[in-house]
Amino acid sequence: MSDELAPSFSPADIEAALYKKWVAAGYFTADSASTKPPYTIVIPPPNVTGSLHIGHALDHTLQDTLVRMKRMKGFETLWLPGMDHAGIATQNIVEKQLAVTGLTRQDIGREAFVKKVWEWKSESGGAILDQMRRLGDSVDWSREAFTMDSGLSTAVLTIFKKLYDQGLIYRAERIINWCPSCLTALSDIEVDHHDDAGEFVQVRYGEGEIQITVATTRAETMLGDGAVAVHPDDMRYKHLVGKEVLLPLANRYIPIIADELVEPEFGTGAVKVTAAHDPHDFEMAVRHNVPFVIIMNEHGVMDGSGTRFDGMDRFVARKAVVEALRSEGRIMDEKRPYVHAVGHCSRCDTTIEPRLSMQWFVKVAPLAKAAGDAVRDGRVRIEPAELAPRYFDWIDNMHDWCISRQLWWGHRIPVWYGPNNEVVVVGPGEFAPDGYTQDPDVLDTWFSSALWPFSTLGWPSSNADLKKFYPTSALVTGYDILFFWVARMMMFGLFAMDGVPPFHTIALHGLVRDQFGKKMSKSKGNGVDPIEFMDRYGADALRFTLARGANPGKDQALAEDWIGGSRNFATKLWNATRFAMMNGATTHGELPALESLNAVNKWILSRLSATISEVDVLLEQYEFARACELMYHFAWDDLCDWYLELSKKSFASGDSTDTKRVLGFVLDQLFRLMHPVMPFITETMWTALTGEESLVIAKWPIARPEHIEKEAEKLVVELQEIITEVRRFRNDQGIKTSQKIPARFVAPEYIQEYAGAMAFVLRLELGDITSSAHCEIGRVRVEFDLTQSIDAVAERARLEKDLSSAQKDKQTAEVKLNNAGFMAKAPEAVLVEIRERLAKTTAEIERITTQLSLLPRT
RNA sequence: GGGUGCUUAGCUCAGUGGUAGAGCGUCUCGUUUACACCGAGAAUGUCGGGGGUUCGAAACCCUCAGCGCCCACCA
Repeated sequence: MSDELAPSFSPADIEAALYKKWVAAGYFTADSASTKPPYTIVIPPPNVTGSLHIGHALDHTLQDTLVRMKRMKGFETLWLPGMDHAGIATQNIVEKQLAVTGLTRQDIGREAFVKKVWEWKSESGGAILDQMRRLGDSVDWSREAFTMDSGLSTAVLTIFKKLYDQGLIYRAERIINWCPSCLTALSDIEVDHHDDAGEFVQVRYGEGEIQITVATTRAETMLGDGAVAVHPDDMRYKHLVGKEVLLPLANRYIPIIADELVEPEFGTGAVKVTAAHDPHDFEMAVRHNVPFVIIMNEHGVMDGSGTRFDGMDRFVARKAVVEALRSEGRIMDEKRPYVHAVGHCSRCDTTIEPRLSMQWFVKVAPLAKAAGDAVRDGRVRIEPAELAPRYFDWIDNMHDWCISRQLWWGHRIPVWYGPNNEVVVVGPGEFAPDGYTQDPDVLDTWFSSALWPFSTLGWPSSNADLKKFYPTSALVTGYDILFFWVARMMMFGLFAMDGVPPFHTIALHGLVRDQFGKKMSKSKGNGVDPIEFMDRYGADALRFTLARGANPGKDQALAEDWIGGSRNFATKLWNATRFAMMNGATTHGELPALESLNAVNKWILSRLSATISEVDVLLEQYEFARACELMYHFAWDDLCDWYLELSKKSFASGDSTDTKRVLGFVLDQLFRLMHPVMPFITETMWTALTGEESLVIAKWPIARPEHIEKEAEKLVVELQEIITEVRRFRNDQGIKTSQKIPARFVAPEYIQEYAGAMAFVLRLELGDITSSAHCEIGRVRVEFDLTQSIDAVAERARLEKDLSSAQKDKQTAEVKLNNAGFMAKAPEAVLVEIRERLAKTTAEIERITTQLSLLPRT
C-alpha cells in the first residue's frame, strides 16, 4: 500500500504493469471444476489486417466490461475467443504479398501457399493479441487459437458428415455468385448490390413470320441463349409459343416457351433464356428442358460460344455484340445509362457473374426454421429487440447456402471422389480408399465460424468445459455480422447440440462512425486508430469513451475530442483521490452509524447507493452509455464538485473523522463500480486506497437501501441552491472568487448548521457584520458587508432576470390550474406539484419585487 | 421494390405523457491549501413541416419532406 498517489499518472506504465500482474495472478483463467455459476461470452474472430480495428476495440470493451462485472459478482467467467478466420480476405492479402516477388499461388503450389498464410497469420494474429491486451481484455488466452489442424478441424469434419448423412449437405450444379477476380463462388451475403449505370437494349430475334423482341442489360449473354420465354397468358405472343426463332449472331434456332415467371409488363414482355448464366433463366430452363450453353470462362472472358466474340472480356463483348446487332438492324430500342442494381463482390467490388457450376450447399430450411423459432419462443433474446425483425426477415427467407469456395486457405471439404465417381465423406479419424482424390475446394469461413460456441469448448468430445459453459450466456457483437455469423452459429448450434441454442442473449451494438456520424472508410481517410489513441490518452480513456457512446444497436460517432474528454475525467478522478488520501480518507474501520452522520455525508451515501443500483441494472441490460453517464455525473458532479467542496471545511478544521471514513467508503465503492469501464486507473487508485490485492477479484458493490435518505438529499439541494445563488451574486458584482467577504447567514437552524461549510466554499468570513448587501434564497438570507457599494445596475439586471423567469413559471402554473379539464383529469401528484410551483413562484415574485424597490435608482 | 431507423442547442447524441438535457464547442471571470486535462457563472432550441388523440405531446397516431441503413436473382 502506498500512502499517496503521484501528482500525475502515466497510463502506459500502469497499464503494462497491471496487465502483467493480473495475468500472473491467474485472475483471468477459468476453471471448469469451479462451483461458481458460469458466465460465458462469445467473442468474434479478430480481423486479419494485423492491427486492432476500432470496431474490435468497441466489441472488446463492451465484452470485457460485462465479464469483469460478472467476475466481481462471483461468476466463473469464460471468454470464447476466436482466432480462426479463414477466407478470401486473408488469402488476398498473402497473394498480394506474393505478387511482389512476381509469383502466384499456382507457381508455389498449394502446400507452400498455405504454409505461407500460416506464417503471416501467426504474425498478424500475435500483433492483434498484443493490442487487445493493451486495451485490458481479460480474455483467458490459454484457450486461444483453435486452429485448422487441431480441435476445430475435428469439429468441422464431424458436423460436415452429420449434416451430409442427414441430407442437409448436397452437391449440385447450380447458378452461383461467381467473382471473376477472386475466382471463387460466393454466398448470397457476400454479394453487395448497388446501382450501376448499365444499358437496357431491346433486340429483335428471328426472321420473317417468326420474330420476337427481347430486352436485356447483358447483351453478350445472348450468345448462350437456349430459348425465349413469354408469359402464358400474354396474348401478344400466344401464337409464337412452341415455334422456333432464329438467334442472331449465333445462327441457331431456339424455342419460344411460356413460363409464369415472365412479367408481361416489364420490357417487351419477352425474355431471353440464358440457362447457364442467369439464376432466373436457370429455373425456367430446368422446367422446360432448355439446354445449358456455357459461353464464358471463370475469368469472365467469352469462351465456347463458337463465335468471333470468344476471347473478349465480358464488358468488351457486350459493346461488340450490341454493335453487331445494330449493324444487322436488330436493335429496336436502347436506354443508356440504365441505372439498376448489380451484384458486386463484397471483397474486391468486381461485378459478380452468375455462373453455372458444381458446388456444395447446405439445405438451410430445417436449420433456419429452428434458428428462427429459438428467438420466436424466447429461448434466445435479441437485444435491442428492435433488431429481431431484421433477423427473422433474413433467416425466414434464406436460400440454400453455398459453402464451397475455390480458395486454398480454409478447411478442405472432407469429400473424396473415387475413380468411378464414387463419393466418400470422411469423418474424424477416417480415411478415403486408395486412389481417391479429395475435393479441391475449401469451406466458407462462416461454416467453421458457426461452430465457435461449442467447438472451442471441445465438441464433439463431451467434456467438463462443454457441460459447464454451453450454452453461452451472451454474444456481444456489432449488428453488421448478424447474418454472417450470428445466424449461422444459431443454426449449427441448435443442430449440433441437440436443439440447445448457443446463447441466451444476443446483444447487438452499433458501429463506430467518424465525428460527423459518417461511415469510416479507407478511401475517405476518416478512420481512427485505437492504438494511437491508447498511446496518447490511455486505454482507460479509450474504453470509457467507447462504452459511454454505446447505446444498444445504435452507431456512435467518435472523435479525438471525445477521448480527450474521457482522459480529463480519468485525471479528475486521480486528483480527487489524491486529495482524499492526503486528507486521510480511509476504508478501515466500521462505517459510522447513519444517524450520527451529518446531512452531507448522508447525502453522498444516498447518491452512491442510488447510482450503484441504477448502474447495475443498466449494465445488465447492455445499456453501457446510460450506465457510464451516471457514473460520470456521480463522480464529477456529486463527489468532486459538491461533496469534496462541502467537506473542505471539516478537513481544514480537523473535525473530520466521519467524513474520512465516508469518503473512503464512497471511493472504494465507486472504483468497484467503475472498474469494468476503466480497469487500470481504478485498480491503481483502489489498491493505493485500500491496500488490498486487486479490484479484479474484489466484490461488486451492492446498493444499500438503508442509505437512501430523501431528507438529506433535499437539504443538500437547498445548500446547492444557496451556494449557486451567492456565486451568481459575486460574479455579477465582479467580486473575485479569491476575495474574502465578511458575511452572515440568516437562516433556519438546519441550514445554519452548514453555514461554515458553505462559507468555506464561498470564501465568506462569518461574523457579526453591518449588512450592506444581501441575497435571498427562499427562507435563507445571506448578508454581506461590502467595502464598496454594490453595482446597482448589475444587481437590478440580475433581479429582473430572476423576476421574469419567475413570472413566466407562475403564468404557466396558473394557466394549468385555471384549466377545468386539467383540474378534473390530472393526477393528484401533478396537481400538488403545480400548486406548489404556484406558491413558490408567487413568493419569489414578491421577494424580488421588494428587493428591486429597495435598490438605489441609477 | 420491400423493410427499418433517424430528424432535439454550433457539432455528436440522451430523453417512451407533466416547466427541454448531456458531452464537446462558445462567451465572461478566476491560479482560493486535488485538479487549467481545472473552477465559477452565462448564452444557445416554435424538439424537420402539417394534421390528429389528450386536461397536457419532443414523446402516441396519421401524413408530407429530407437523410441513413438492411434486404432484394425483375430480364
